[in-house]
Amino acid sequence: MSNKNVFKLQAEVCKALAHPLRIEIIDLLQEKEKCFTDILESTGELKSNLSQHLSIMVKCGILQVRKDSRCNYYSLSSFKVSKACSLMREVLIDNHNKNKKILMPK
Amino acid sequence: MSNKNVFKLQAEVCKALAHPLRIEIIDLLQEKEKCFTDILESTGELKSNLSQHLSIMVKCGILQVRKDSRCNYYSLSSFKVSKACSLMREVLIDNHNKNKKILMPK
DNA sequence: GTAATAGTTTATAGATTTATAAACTATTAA
DNA sequence: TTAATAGTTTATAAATCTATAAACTATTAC
Repeated sequence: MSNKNVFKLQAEVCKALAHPLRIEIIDLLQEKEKCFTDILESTGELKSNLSQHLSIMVKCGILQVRKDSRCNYYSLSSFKVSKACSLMREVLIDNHNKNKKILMPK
Repeated sequence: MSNKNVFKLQAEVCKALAHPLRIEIIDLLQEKEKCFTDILESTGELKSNLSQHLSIMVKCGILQVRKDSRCNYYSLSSFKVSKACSLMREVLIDNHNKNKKILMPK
């Protein structure tokens, strides 16, 4: 596979993380799987909107679904996803601190 | 800061990674800073397009610029950015292998 | 001063993403 | 069988993103 193709696929994984609700969902699923209705209640979204966002995340492979007859359970497909997210949160916090230092030195 | 606000800021960092060219740029800057013209040559983009993408990355804090009189040098603001990227590349590869296994078991 | 180099900025058309609403499907419970 | 629960799918308008082109700015070299 060419480099350009790898970059494209990798960008697609990033894109699946590039939305506040989707970050929130990853945060919610940190510890253990949760069913659709629980996620719906935690996030306070419209069910159709939530369903679409979950489907984006499943399609790109960062979430997994387990369906039983009464509920759909969503979980992170890998701890790496949540690790990558934490790193990006750290980048965010580092930048915030850096800016604070520039704006109010000492 | 509320959780929802953190999620939003974090999604903005992810969004800055969510483009093939921007992933390629991060890849290029892995080892050391590079000047605009070098990045232009490596990527083969239009200069106006490249300039816009670099500006997005600087604005959200994942890249830094150092300007001398003849050239603008871009570098990663933190190793964490590149680490997050590697993790996402791993997620991608893991998924790819998982799918292969499903399509052609054993 | 003039031309060349090294970019940035602005405008814009087309593509993609997003939120909402409405319709739909599948299972469970009465 | 009917109603309720648990979602998914589809349509669509608005917002955002992207690539390109053209104009612009700043520095260097002659």
